[in-house]
Amino acid sequence: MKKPGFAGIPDKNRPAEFMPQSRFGQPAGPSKDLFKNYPDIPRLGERFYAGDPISVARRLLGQRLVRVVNGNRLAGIIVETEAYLGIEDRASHSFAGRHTPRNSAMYQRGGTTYVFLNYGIHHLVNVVTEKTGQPSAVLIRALEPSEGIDAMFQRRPQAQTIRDLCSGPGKLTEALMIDLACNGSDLVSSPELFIEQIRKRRLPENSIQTSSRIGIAYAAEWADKPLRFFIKNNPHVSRG
DNA sequence: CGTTCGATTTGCT
DNA sequence: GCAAATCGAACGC
Repeated sequence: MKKPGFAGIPDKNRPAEFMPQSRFGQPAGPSKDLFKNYPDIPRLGERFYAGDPISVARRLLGQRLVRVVNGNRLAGIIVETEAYLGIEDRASHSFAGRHTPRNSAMYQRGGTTYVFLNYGIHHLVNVVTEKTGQPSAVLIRALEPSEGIDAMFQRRPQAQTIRDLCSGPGKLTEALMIDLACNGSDLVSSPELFIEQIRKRRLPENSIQTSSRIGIAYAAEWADKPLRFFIKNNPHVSRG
């Protein structure tokens, strides 16, 4: 079976800018590993998503988000996340027990997908955590693109480099064609959207950086909590 | 039922 | 660096 080239360009002809990146931001160079088909890579399962949102947010870093459209894989390594804690968290859509049609997916079992439309323009994708009825989630904020790069550039014509493809929560949903149709789907069993466990151990503590969450200044004392997690020095983290 | 405003991105000043 | 885009949820009257 023939291996797809990186963005359709043979390794030897590829500009350095379009070389695949390692998880830690260094150029990885030509790598079969990145482009192999992974039929046997296990997904993260129910047990994983049942964890609390902070530990899920940390352990999601370095794993691979996969979207399948018409049998084609669009995928990237998760490099940035934010935890939204639940009814006590002023910045969470479930704050104060709000349970509306929009956020009802947050009340489903951990492993459910929660997608919503933000600013009337951008879809944002979350992973629901904990058990049914416990409305916590992890926002996926940035990916390091690894498969389906051609299609991602088509979806995001403004993008000049691979870095522009998925370095923000609205960008990555556009690149991966994630919209409200994915809301409420099950990451554990859906053939169209899931997360592959490509590393068994969580990233070492010293490669993860934290900060306050983005765009929630209104959330009073919750605005400053270190609930944003990202891979240190990774160029695909948002705001670049 | 009307108003306000957002878990953002982009393009222009 | 700043404001527009754009729509539906949330909330107040």
